[in-house]
Parts: sequence; structure tokens; C-alpha cells
Amino acid sequence: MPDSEYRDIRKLDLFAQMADDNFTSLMRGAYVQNFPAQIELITEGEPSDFLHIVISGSVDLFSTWNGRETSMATVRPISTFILAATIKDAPYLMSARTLEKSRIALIPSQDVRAIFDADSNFARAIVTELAQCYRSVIKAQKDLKLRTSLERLANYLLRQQRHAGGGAAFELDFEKRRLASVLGMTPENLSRAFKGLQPYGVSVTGTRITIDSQADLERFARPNPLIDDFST
Amino acid sequence: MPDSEYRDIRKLDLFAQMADDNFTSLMRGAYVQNFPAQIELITEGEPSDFLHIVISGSVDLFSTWNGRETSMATVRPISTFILAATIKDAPYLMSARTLEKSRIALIPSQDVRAIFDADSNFARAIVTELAQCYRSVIKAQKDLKLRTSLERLANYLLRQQRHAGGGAAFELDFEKRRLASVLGMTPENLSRAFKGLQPYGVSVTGTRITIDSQADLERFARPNPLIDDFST
DNA sequence: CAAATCAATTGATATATGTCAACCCGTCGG
DNA sequence: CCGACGGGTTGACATATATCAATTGATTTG
Repeated sequence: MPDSEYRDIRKLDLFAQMADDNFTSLMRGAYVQNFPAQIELITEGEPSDFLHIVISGSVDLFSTWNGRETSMATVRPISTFILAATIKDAPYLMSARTLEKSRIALIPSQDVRAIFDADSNFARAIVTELAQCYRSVIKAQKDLKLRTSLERLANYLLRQQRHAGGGAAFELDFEKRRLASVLGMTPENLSRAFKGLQPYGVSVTGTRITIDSQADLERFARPNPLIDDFST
Repeated sequence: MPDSEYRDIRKLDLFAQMADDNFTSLMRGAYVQNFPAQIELITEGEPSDFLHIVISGSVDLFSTWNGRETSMATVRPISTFILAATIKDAPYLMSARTLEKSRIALIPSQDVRAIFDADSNFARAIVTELAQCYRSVIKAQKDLKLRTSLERLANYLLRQQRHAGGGAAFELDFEKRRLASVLGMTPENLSRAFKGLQPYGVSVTGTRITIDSQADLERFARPNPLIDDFST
């Protein structure tokens, strides 16, 4: 692993405070691999052998049941995924596939659990991380249960806009079909939902979104920090 | 606080392994109160001043947005709620109200965070608890996104049946209107969904459910441990 | 006991969302 | 250049779900 990557991983909240030799020992057991696009990294139901870290590229977390499939989240650099399964030594609840060419570090779950037992700074960081993840999923669930698909899209656009810097125009960072799945709708419906937001000043050209009338869209979307603010 | 309650709380996974004096010190700062039914214990958006423990009775966790409301979960004795907000010192994402006369212990969040920093056994227990909570919400989200309301009801009945001991007949432990909200549908639709399960051998009298043909219902519901098994 | 509630149910209807088929329009490879 | 392919869009239609209004039945309350 190149030194720059090593340092980038070290800087993650999860690893920043742990003892040097514990971090070194975690990294010694780690693999780093480059994967092409559309590779299934893990499959739900399998034992959680590795904690994964996305170093570059992006990874889709998805689940299936009875022939249906839904996107649960997208992981972008630099962050970990499947932490809860690793800690609990329980089967993965989600599958993961690369969306593009991606570089992934794999840390044996056994090592993570061992260091977790030995390093209380690491344990504390894991708590914070898990609490954050938990709250994110609760927000996602509120989004799903309390809003219509049009409202979910409107609020997604506002979040994405803020994430992109706040300007009136910005790019979607998803393929539309995956965005549809993340938002819990079909691609056809997403298409119609974009049209349904035109009266509120939203225009779409490919993956480029323009919000002509911020106030109108916000009046319709009614964004709420307890659902839409990822930082708290 | 009576000794029996003190010991029951001590036995919770969350507190079982921590040092004696740390537990004692946590409990010294705790309040225990009896609340009547339908009291709002906490309101979403407020700072998380206390970790709550349900000693008896039951508590509904719910959220609201734009005039709508949805039940997120029900907490039954003996367990804690609002752990993630306490740990992160962040606002509550859900409100809580008593469903019936309930006895609740309140531990100042500040104390929980202080002991969390001092007692690594406690910190580890929190990690396990949070990982468990996280995985439960992921399962709930898969349930919501991958299944129709009829399928959610069918699988809920199978879970509840198992929870009640596995016999063909058992009681719902919810008011139907709350069950509807938990399952993400309207009470009217729940009524119709029960009728929709009759062909699979489900009959309902008040809160009593009878499953005449286990195999038929399971063939329809297709329960899956990665969604329906709460223990993993 | 009678009136008042309230949860549950039912039917009629409206709305939201999914499905299917067709088409458009870029991109890629022969 | 052409054709195949895949994502995206559109329209027609089917299904799922919500809403509204009315009724029932059980429970509470004066």
C-alpha cells in the first residue's frame, strides 16, 4: 500500500485516535486490491470476513428478496462499509458491488475485533461511527415512510445541491436508474417525478440539474434537519 | 429504586460487564418515574438529556413531518432507547410516548458519556448494542423497500407467531392502528390486508390471530433471516 | 342505563406507483 | 458507416395504496 493511502486511511475518524502499533498491525494484515466496475465484492448472507474501505471509485450497497433488488446506499472514498457485521461477527445484510473501477482495502474482521478489544480509543471511534450510521438509516427510514416519491426526490435534490456547493446548477452523482432505486421508485417514475418538479423550477438536462427557483422548491420540499441533515 | 429493578437493569447486556462502581455511579444519578399512558416522554429535535430505560409498560417511538406521523418502533421492558443520540450528544431523531402506564428510568446523558469514556467494558457493550440496533433498522428498511404491504403483514405475523411461542394461535401485541403505522400503511389498508391473507389460512378475531395453514402462509410470505430474524 | 367515544371495518372513489411496450438517442465496435 | 446495445423517456394501462364517508361494536363515562 502506498504511503499516501496509508496516511489517508489513518486520517479516517475511525482510525485517527488509535495507538500507532495497533493501526500498523491492522494494516499489516490488510489487502488492497483494484477491482473493475460491476464486480460483486460481497454477497448478503455470507459471513463477514473483512471490513472494507473504499480508497477510490465507488461501491453500491444493495439488497435482494424474492427476485427484487433495491439500492440501500452508495459508498464513496474514503470510508468504510459493513462495520456492524464485522463487529457482531454476523452475516452481511447487504451485498456490495463496484460501480466503477475501484480500489478497496480489506481488513480481516478477526483483526478488527481483536484490536477493538485491545484499543479503547478504537472502540470509542467505532461507537461514534456506528451511532452515526444508525442515525443515517433512521433518517432514511423517516424519508421513506413520511414522504411521497416526489417529496423524496425534491429533498434529495436539495441535499445534493448543498453537497455540490449550493449553486443553482449541479450534477447528479448517480446514474438515474440507481437514484430511482435509492429513492425507492422505478426509473419510469423518476422520469415523471422530474417533470412533476418542473412547476417548482427544476430543470434537467442529462445528469445536470438546475434549480431556477430555490424558494419554490424548498416551499414544496420542506427539508428538515432531522431527516435531511447528514452531519448530525 | 427497588433492589429487584436495580438488578434487572444490571442484567441488561448494556450494563452486565461494566465495573461495579461505574454502574453504581450511573444509577446514583438516575431518576425513576411512573408515567400514565399517552405521555410524550421526549420530542424529536430536542437535545438528548437522558438515556431512557423502560422498566415496565411500553413506549412508542414515532416521527412526524409535514403534519404526518409514523410509528418507528415499540420499546418493551427491559430495554433502553435513544442510545445513539445520547452517545453522539445530538438531537433526538424520534419522539417517544408511553402506550400504557409505564415505569421509566432516566440516566443523564452526560453521565453515560462520562462512564463510556472511563469504562471500556461499557464502551464495548455499547458498540454491540448499537451494531444490533443498526442492523435492525437495515432489516426494517429492506422490509419496507422490497415488500408490498401484504407481504410485510404476512411476515410480521410469522415473526410475531414465533415470538409468541410458535403455536397456531397468538395475540397481536399492538393496537391495530399502530401496527398499521409500523408496517407503513393506513388502518383501512391493514383491515383489507388481513382479508387478503385469508386465502393463505389467516383468520382474525379482535387481536387474536390464527394461522390455519402454516405452509401456505410461509409459501406466500417467504420469510428471510436477513430481514426477519431479529437475533442476528 | 344511556350517551359519548373511539377503534375497527367497509364501500366508493381518488391518487400514487408499478408494469409493459414502444421509441429515442447517445455510444461502441465491427 | 452501420447496427447493436443500453439508458432514458413516454404513453397506456394495471395495480397498490390512500382518502373519505358511513357504519358497527366495544368501552368508557356521566
